[in-house]
Amino acid sequence: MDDRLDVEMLERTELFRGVPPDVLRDIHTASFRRRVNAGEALFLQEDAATSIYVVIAGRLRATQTTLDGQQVIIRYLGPGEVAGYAALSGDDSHPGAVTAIDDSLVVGWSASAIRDVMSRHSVVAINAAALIGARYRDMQVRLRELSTEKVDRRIAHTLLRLMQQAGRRTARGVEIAFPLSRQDLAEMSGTTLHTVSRTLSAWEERGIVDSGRRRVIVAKPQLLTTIAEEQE
Amino acid sequence: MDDRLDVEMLERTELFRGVPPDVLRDIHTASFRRRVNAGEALFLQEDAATSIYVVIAGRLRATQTTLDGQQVIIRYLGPGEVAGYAALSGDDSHPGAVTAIDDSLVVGWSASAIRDVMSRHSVVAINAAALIGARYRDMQVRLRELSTEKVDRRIAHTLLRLMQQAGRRTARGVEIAFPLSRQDLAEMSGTTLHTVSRTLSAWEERGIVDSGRRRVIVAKPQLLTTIAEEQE
DNA sequence: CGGACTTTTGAAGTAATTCAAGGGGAGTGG
DNA sequence: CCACTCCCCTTGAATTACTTCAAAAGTCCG
Repeated sequence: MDDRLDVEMLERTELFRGVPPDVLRDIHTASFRRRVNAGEALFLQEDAATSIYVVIAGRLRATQTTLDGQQVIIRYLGPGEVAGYAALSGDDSHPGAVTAIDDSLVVGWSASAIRDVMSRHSVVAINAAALIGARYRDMQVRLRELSTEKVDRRIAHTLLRLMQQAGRRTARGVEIAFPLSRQDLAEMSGTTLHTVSRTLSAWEERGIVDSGRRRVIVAKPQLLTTIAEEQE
Repeated sequence: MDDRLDVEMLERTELFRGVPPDVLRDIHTASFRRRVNAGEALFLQEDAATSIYVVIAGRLRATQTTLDGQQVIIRYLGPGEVAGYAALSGDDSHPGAVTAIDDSLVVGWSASAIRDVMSRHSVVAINAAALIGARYRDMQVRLRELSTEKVDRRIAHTLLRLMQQAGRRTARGVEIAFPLSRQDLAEMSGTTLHTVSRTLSAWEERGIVDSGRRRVIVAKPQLLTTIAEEQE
């Protein structure tokens, strides 16, 4: 609708940061908009990577699912972030699925269009490398946590990461700004919802968190950090 | 020494694939060579990401270490591959260490030099995005395995990956082409050397593998695949 | 107010770690 | 060439952290 608004928005995304406005307008011309309702998939695992998207509004999450249906949450995506990086890095299919958890609006480009943009404007390609690099780094850290830490530390780390990414200060502490079930936390921490539930209950008693149905508030971030960091 | 040789070599690396020869010569001019002996570190975790390297010969490995000294092996690097991607993606420090496991030869560039190359030649930036993307994808898979699979399947997957990456056909089966201890396998599979030892012993009895001191030969890759894939 | 999710908590079970000890191979130095 | 030493590997036994199984209690929404 309001194209100027979209161009201004693009300017602030991780992929198009530092791109001159006139170029940005060209880039915007080649884009298409897409609305994704909560619960709807932007694309599925193994889908052909025909497009790449930038989130304008809303929230989505990237997951990987095993043959027998077990899921792992790779990450949550908010405004300004890229979904479907496979089209950026030249892979032909998406390694995971991306699903909206709130009603969302995304801007997309065909793989060939974005590849064209990248080769004509190296800033974009450099941004792409930077953004995938940041995710790769995150994954390395998570892999190390998963390999070496016990569950409660892993859950603590998961919560701390979520706080950083989507924390909202409230009177009772820092609230994770989107619905987050025990199951979700389990799929991010490599455990079961039961263990998450027990762990949160224990923390609740110590006043560290304040949680309910699909809702988590971290009341004492400091203590959570202590748990995340403690030796053995 | 023989510069022509190096340029030809660069042509075949993941980072400089598709770059015109004359540009490649320029790129080569800005590079420096470095020899790394087995056991020596190319760089350490948290080191400033001042340089980026391309492996010419030898083998190295990338690790992440926790405060209390536990290690995770991120990946092994062979000829043509990039070490120290942080300088590519604009991070200021290396998230992990890279150490030579055989005497190795690498070619390096300063972070500013490679950034200059990337902005002047978008192919290189695009290659960088592709290469980091491939690693990110690998990590997603490993994360999922670590979260959802039991140890023996994880060890099987690790071996299969190593076979693909560094397998050498021999009379007795496919041999992993570099020294690989139980501890190494444990650090790649998220378990302990004891569990790896027990698991390999069991497989040895079934004739699936043939292993010894820092040496693994997969005699029956098919059976290993079955184990890696089996439900539950 | 019904019904579908989500969460909680106990109890049983188990996979894998930890602890512990010993064995074997490869290289080194006498 | 043999003995010594350092790694690396193996294997049993004990322990435990976590999962699985099971049931019940909340909580939200239409």
